[in-house]
Amino acid sequence: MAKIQYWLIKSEPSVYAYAQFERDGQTDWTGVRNFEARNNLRAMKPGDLCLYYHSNEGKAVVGVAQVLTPPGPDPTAPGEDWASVSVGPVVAFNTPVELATLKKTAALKDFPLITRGRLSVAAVTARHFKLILKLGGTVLPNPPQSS
DNA sequence: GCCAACGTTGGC
DNA sequence: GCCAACGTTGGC
Repeated sequence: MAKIQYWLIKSEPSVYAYAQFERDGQTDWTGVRNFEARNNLRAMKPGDLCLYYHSNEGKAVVGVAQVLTPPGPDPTAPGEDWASVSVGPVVAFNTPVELATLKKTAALKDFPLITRGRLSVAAVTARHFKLILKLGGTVLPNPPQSS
């Protein structure tokens, strides 16, 4: 099996909060209108894990999502060259990891939220992913293979 | 192909 | 609600 990759995805809670995501059980991640973010979407594979960040309001990483499908066209922009994937909730953090905390953590100096504040879909290293999971007091229910 | 103008995002 | 940052667009 291909190695799992890690990502960061952002949503404004007033638009689509993690709690709603959990209620829905899965959702299509659509509406990305930035080339770099789109290319990141296209690099996703089923099984990849995403940190779920609440922007604007809350300003914290609040949970983990899993990519369910290979990337496809964005149905909200028919005929245009955008991308989307289906994602499902994995776990909500016990304690949301706030932006202020991320900023204070030296090991996260080059975490994309810090360096690329406006990028809505970004790649995350395994180290960063695991560290943030730990800061959130969270363990993955079904630890994905660690290879 | 450069770069100024514009629009949007998102922290504060 | 303001404004800085920055990606995108469009004129030249």
